[in-house]
Amino acid sequence: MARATVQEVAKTAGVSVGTVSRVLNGSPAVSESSKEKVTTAIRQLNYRPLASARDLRRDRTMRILALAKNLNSPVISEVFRGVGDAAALSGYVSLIAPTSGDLEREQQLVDMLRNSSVDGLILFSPTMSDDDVETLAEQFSVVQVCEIADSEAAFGVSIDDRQAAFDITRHLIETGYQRLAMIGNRAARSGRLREAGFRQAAAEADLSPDQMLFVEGDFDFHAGRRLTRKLLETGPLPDAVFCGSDTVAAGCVREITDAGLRVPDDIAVAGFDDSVQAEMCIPELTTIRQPAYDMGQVAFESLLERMTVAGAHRRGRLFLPHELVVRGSTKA
Amino acid sequence: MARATVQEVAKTAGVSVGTVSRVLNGSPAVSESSKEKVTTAIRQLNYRPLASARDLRRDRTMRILALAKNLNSPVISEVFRGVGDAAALSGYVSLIAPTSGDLEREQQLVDMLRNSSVDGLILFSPTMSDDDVETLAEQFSVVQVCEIADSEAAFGVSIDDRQAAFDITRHLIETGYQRLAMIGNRAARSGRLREAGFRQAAAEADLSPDQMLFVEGDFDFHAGRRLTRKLLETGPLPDAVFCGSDTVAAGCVREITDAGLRVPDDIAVAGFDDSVQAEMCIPELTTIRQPAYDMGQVAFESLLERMTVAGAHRRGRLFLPHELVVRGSTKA
DNA sequence: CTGTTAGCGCTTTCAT
DNA sequence: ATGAAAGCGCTAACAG
Repeated sequence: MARATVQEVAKTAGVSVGTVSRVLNGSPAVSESSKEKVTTAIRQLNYRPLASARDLRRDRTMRILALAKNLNSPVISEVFRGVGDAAALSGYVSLIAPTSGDLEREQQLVDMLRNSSVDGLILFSPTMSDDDVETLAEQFSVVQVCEIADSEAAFGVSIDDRQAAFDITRHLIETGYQRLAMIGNRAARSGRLREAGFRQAAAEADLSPDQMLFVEGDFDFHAGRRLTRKLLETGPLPDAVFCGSDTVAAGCVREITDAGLRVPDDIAVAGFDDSVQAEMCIPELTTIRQPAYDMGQVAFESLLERMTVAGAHRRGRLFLPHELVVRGSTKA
Repeated sequence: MARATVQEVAKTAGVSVGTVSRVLNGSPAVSESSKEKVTTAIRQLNYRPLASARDLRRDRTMRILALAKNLNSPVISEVFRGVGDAAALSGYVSLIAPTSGDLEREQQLVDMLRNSSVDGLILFSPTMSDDDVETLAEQFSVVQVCEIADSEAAFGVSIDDRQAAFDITRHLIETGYQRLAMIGNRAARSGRLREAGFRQAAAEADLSPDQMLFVEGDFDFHAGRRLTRKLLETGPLPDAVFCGSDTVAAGCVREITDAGLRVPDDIAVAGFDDSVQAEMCIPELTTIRQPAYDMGQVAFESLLERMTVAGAHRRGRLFLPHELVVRGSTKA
């Protein structure tokens, strides 16, 4: 059975295509009897309006695209859950696509916005340049989330990473730790901001350079182990390590423990994100809670404004509050 | 600047729309000079073919949709990475959408297949009934992955969950464990199969019912802790616990450790999936490796066949090999 | 309230 | 090799 069209539904129902279309779109200007006939015909023919034809006429799709490098991070999946729920409330479908950090793949996906496969785009840490993002955001509806451009190339929603890192470092210092280390990630914008916050807190506490170690690499468990090993081997030993993510912190705790040292008695460890990893560690991690789900919701709502309000500003940023969560991986 | 159309490109290039279209689609029947003029005009006008118009004419989209309940599992994100890479190789874009276990949301997304927003669908544990999947698969290109219907409602790619659970349980028994417990999840099809494999291995080893405890619940860390606590409180104590996922096993190890018992000396623990969780545990988990990435690739290739080959069979299943990985959470 | 019709932007015959 | 024109399925403007 080939797919039915409005024409066939109209014929079956004994009305015109206009009436069918009106029923389809919930127009009030249809008699009860017509509506019923059309509804019956639709069911009978198992009819669905063809998306491409409808999109072509309406000049919108009611779909948005959310891009990220990968999906295996708790923060990303939670952000996108927020995006999806908010989108659904407004009748939009949100589609997700990982780029694998491949610029070509990213371009292909961004082209879905350019060719109107989707009405809007949410960008989580794009590979493309700020300039490209800016050009895109001038012409289309784009919102960045979590990893947002310093330059305000587009509209962005995030926590204040620098401040959050400052807060948790400050907490470590106030707790009495004096030889701090950080495991960071300069490849990510948020990573650089967290480093800045860490350094600022250390500087304000007048820590000398050798009281402030810094190593950096990827943000996964194995990198966390490797970088911690480097830290332990290099000496002098820090008494507290601030890690740029909970996953890295998990690797850090593991490596310290394996080296026969105790957390937090010999070395304290702090994470970032408050993902489930933080609770899986022994001891559980002191960390920064990111309101990931909320950020997703807010990101969609910002995008919606840009998609529907003519004069909506294309640039700017919105910071959501973060929260210090103190657990057993640092002393009280 | 409003978006350009083929018409405008044609006018700018001084050729007909037919020629523009031919250039766009790489038709060989275009002179070099025309091609150059068109290419120049396209760049000048920053032209992109409108997806909906193109899809309408071509009657295909070169996009597929991959559905899952959520994205926060290592297996799912790895499967979808495989899908995405394989799709890209064939010129398809793969879009991902979580349903949050909401049937209505799932219907809306499945409608993207019915209304030709996408050419094919990959289903990971749908909420809808086997009958609905079957009806869908008869009419459209659908492939299930990981959670596949016993009834062969559609074409499915997975490991043999029953066999894998049998293998790891058998390993525990051969290692010398005699009082087994399993933490399962009857809500998932794979969970029920793993339970069956566990019971079969236990039965073949003539374990008595009280040597074979079983509890079940969700497949997350906290559920793992809670169910393990139940196991420990209920007694008699098992000497080995097989968990239906690494995440649950992590919770299990944690709870056992917190109770002052040692893994594996007092109680051994085995997981399932060989996700990064397995390596994050102390001790690291004995588990079953699922070739998640490969399953994703194969799932896409199966889907591609169904989308492009007229007589492709709509039903059946394909099992990929699993592998027992022995680590410190069980004795050698 | 309903039917008729133009046309969204594109691809693809069919001529030439 | 190229242009002209039909038409994919739908919505919305217009006429009645």
